[in-house]
Parts: sequence; C-alpha cells; structure tokens
Amino acid sequence: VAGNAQKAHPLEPLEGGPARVWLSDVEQEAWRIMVSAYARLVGRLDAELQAAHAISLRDYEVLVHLSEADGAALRMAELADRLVVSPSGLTRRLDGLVRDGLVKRQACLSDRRGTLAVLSAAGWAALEEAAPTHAASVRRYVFDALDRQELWQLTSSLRSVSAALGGTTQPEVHASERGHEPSGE
Amino acid sequence: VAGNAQKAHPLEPLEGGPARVWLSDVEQEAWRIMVSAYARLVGRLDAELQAAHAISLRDYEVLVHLSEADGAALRMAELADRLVVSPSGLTRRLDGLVRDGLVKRQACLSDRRGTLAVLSAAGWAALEEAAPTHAASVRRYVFDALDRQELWQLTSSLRSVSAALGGTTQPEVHASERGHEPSGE
DNA sequence: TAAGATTGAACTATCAATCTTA
DNA sequence: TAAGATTGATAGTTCAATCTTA
Repeated sequence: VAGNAQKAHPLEPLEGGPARVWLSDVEQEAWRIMVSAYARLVGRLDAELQAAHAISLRDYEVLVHLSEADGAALRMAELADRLVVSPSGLTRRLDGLVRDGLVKRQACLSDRRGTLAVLSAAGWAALEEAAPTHAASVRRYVFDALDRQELWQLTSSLRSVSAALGGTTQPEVHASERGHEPSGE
Repeated sequence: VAGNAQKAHPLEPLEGGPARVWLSDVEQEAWRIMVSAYARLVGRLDAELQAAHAISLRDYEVLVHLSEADGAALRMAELADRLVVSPSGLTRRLDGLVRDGLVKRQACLSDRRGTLAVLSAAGWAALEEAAPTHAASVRRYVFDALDRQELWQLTSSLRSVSAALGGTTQPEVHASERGHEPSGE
C-alpha cells in the first residue's frame, strides 16, 4: 500500500503515530522490488534450466539437497522442511522424480514409519549435467550483479529475516533417526 | 551444489579455473538462504492475511496494484506484468476477484481488444481492512529485522538483480509510472 | 498479420482424511 | 495417542489454441 505522500487515496488514517499502520514509501518500494525481482529471477532460472536440461528448478533443488546429505539420502519430512514444501507436496514431487529414475524410495530401518529419498546414479548424473547451467544462471543474475560487500550484506539481511520468522531447520529434538543406509546404488 | 571444500562428492571437475563452474561456498550459502527465507516469508505473510481477513496474498496484491493506478484501473496485460504472472493466470485470478465482488471488468474504450480491471468499492474496503495486517507482517519480518542501512543496501542489491534480469516493464523511475499510457509493447 | 484476452488441457501444490507404526 | 507418509479432492498456474479487434 502506498505511503504517506505519494497518492491521495483514502488509505491514510494515521500521520505518524507510535504504531505506524502503513509502510513508508521507502519500505513499500523495497518490498515491491523484493517481490518482483525474486519472482522474475526464479522464473528465469527455471526457464534456463528447463531449456538446457529438461529439468525444473523445483526438481533440481531436490537433487541438490539430497546430494549434500549423508549417503545422498534424506527422510521425507526433513527434505520437505529444507525445501519449504508440504509433506504431500514432496510426496508428489518425489513421485515424478522416481518415475524419471532420478530418485529412489527406500524404507527407513530405524523407524518403519519413515521413508528415505535416495539419489540414484541417474540422479547424480542429471545433477552433474545441470549444475553448471544453474550455477551460471545464478552467478549471472545475482552474484555478478553484486560486489563482495553487497553479497555479504544481502546474506546477513536475509539471515535476519529468517531469524525473525523463527527457527526453521534448527537442531531438532529427534536427531537420532538419521538412519544408516547401505547406499543401495 | 556444494562448493569446493565442504563435501567430497563427485561434483568437482574444476579447482578454480578462469570460468568457475560451481558456486563458491559463500555464494551457495547466500543463495540457499535467499530461496529458503523468501519462501518462508511469503508463506507466513499469506497465512496471516488469510487468517485475519480471508484473503490470499496473491489476491491482496492485485488490489494493491490497482489501488495505486490512475482511476484504480489497469489493463490486463499491464497488471499481469506488474504481478509477474502469465496472462491466463491473471484472467483466472480476476475471475475469482470478480466473483467476490472486489474487482470489476470494464471494456477499454481506446482499444476494444482490451479489458480493464477496476477496483470496486468492496475492493477498496477489503484493501483498507487487510492493509494494516499485511503492513504489520512485512514490518515485523523484514523491516524490523533490518536497520536503515541494511534496508537501503537490500533494495539496492535487488535493484541490481532486477537490472541484470533485463527490463521487463520495470523502469527505474519509481514514482512516475502511475497511470501512464500503456507505453506500447 | 499481430496483439489482447480468454479457454481447455495438463501440472503442481495444498488441506483434510487415512493408514501404518512408535 | 501421536507421528510419518501417502491419497483424494480441490485450488491455482501455465502453455497452446482460439476469438476478436488493430
């Protein structure tokens, strides 16, 4: 919503009291550019990844997270948390990746309710193939546009926002479930 | 993808040549926090808006953009561009808003192919009602977590990213693009 | 012939309910 | 009784095709 002096629509009940109700012009502009730039950025990254390797950014991110995990395997709930998607959303996403042979499901030994998502050989290959494209895109649109100081500052700011949102993937109470899995590949 | 020294998976074909193929650890971490923080932030904003006023963040943003336009009206294509959604996506979104009575469709006089989206009285009311909630959320999770310098820096960085993405319909003039003619595209 | 907007088909994501195991 | 994961129903989005007007 517009700030104090830009427009004269009926959205100004306050003029600067102790608890401001509207965003200032500077804040409004910052927020606007944040939303717009991020949407456009993600759209571009996805388009370039799909054009070059026929894989969506969403699916690619699954491969990335798995590749960084111990044994290239992760519990569904943990993976969903890292990807910021719902449990059911991850189930559907994994269905597609399993169908394409990039990921395999594996029973969790330590907790038989659980399921492990495991990166397959084909998944590794797809990741290795797509990674340079993705890295180049991110670098081109983000890191090349920022100097070192800006990058550090951006990261710091986003970390503050993340903290304000509350703990995400904080050290949870159940850390003993990271089962041992004889990498079935 | 992990950087150079974090992990020992088979994703390291280079060790630092002239054209780096992977992201550095710092870059990787910055990118990771960017994706995660933004997803969580938007999810929270949407949840709080829906809980308090039964309106989605997406629909709310339509109202905001219309409210800032001349006559609270915008051509479909222009609105879609500002919202970073496809033309068909906006058509469907407007269907819902029209059904709810928050927006009205109006024939465009100057170009009979066109359609105008116009904020209705109920739309204004809904916006006025929801705006304080949204503003408070954004302030709480973003602006309260950042000092003035960080806010300025963040905006600047995002503007650089936006510029690197290339002009969409995003002129660097922030205050003058209100109600201008559809500068032909 | 091209542009603006909409529609149909396909895809993806979520919530609520369900089933299995702790 | 609760937690992990999946499924059914549903909502929202996009691409390709279509219709109207420039």
